[in-house]
Amino acid sequence: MDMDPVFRALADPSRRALLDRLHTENGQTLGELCEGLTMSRQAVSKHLVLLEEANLVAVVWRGREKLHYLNPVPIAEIADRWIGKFERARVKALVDLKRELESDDEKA
Amino acid sequence: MDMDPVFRALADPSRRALLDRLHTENGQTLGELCEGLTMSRQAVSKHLVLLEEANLVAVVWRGREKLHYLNPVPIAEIADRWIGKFERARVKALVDLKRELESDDEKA
DNA sequence: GTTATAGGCAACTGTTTGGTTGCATGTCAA
DNA sequence: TTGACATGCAACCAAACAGTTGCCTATAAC
Repeated sequence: MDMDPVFRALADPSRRALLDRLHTENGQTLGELCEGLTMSRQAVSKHLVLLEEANLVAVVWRGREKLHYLNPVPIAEIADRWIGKFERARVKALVDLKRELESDDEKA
Repeated sequence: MDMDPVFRALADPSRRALLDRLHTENGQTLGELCEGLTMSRQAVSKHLVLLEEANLVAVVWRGREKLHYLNPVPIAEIADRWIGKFERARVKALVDLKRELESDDEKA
């Protein structure tokens, strides 16, 4: 699985807001997702396309309505496979930095 | 804490690669981080600035050398405060989608 | 059938971004 | 002190991006 589209999709605040909206109420139509937003329907639609391509949103057509469903799996995979690696390094990094600063002090 | 700079910094593959390099070996200089890369030193330097601004990298000057240290804390915070929310919704979302698809079948 | 509704497609625009190059500055070493 | 080394600053460029507008298609409702 390529995580790059996921990272890129998550980089935009508008798209994260859309995920938040779906998190609050799943299965909304494009029109519903546009309500209360300042940008045009087209802008929202484009954002949703990127979210779909990142597999963060799944769609189901019902007649002329397109229902959008949050798919948290890619987010979970990022947490598992990518963030976990750095989380494990957390304490180590702080220790490294502390040691480096101390060796600086010795030189001063 | 504003997570937006973190998300934006993580959106670029080159910057994630730099974090990987620091994860492998912490406290590298700009010159060291440039080794083996195709892009110019300036390009790497700019990426590092963004990583610093996102607080993902901490720097320590030692003479004319700038040592770069990975700071995994913002990544951990994203995992805790943002991803956790969606992770909790994971099963719920799948159930929602399944129910919706089934109600579609009934209509067909 | 006609009309309103939900959404898609394509062209265009201003801004951001990732990258380059050239030059300037500060630090170590001979 | 002179030169080499490590980095920063500024201007510039092409491509990507977020957003708009106008028009087209398909479904639902009357």
